[in-house]
Amino acid sequence: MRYWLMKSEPSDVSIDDLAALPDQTVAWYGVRNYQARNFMRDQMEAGDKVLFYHSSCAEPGIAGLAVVSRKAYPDETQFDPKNKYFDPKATRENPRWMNVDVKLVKKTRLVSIKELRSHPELANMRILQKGNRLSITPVDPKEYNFILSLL
DNA sequence: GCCAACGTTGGC
DNA sequence: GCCAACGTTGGC
Repeated sequence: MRYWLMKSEPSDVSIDDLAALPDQTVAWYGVRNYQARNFMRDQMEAGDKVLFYHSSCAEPGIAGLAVVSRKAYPDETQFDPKNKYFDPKATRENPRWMNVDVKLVKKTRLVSIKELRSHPELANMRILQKGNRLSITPVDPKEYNFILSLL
């Protein structure tokens, strides 16, 4: 079992949006970065634990806990010409993009990026490194447990 | 809105 | 296969 941090823009899917969805589950559509796709496709298993992170917003930070509830399968949005994530090079026979399903465990207090930076125990987190843009990153079990202890 | 960092594209 | 140009990300 692995641990992950997954970024979502709350203007797209916030922790409250997730809580309101059927089965409190969302297909993690729209990932168009190969590294992040490969994490989903090659490493994520149902049961993996997820830190749900709000990015590109007024208060960036960890907003909740979630779990991978279904392993990777083709991202439907790549096939829909009207969708902003449409990819003309993707076909049903040869899908390019995958997503997992993510299910809410619980909404937590918001642990801001500023607070995360204040803890030396978390200094190596991918999300805190300069220039990091990857929307899905592995999290060390020690870091995950440390964050749990903050909640 | 700025801008550094990074990924992707495409001409050669 | 190089690499300049371009587009995107995301905190500030």
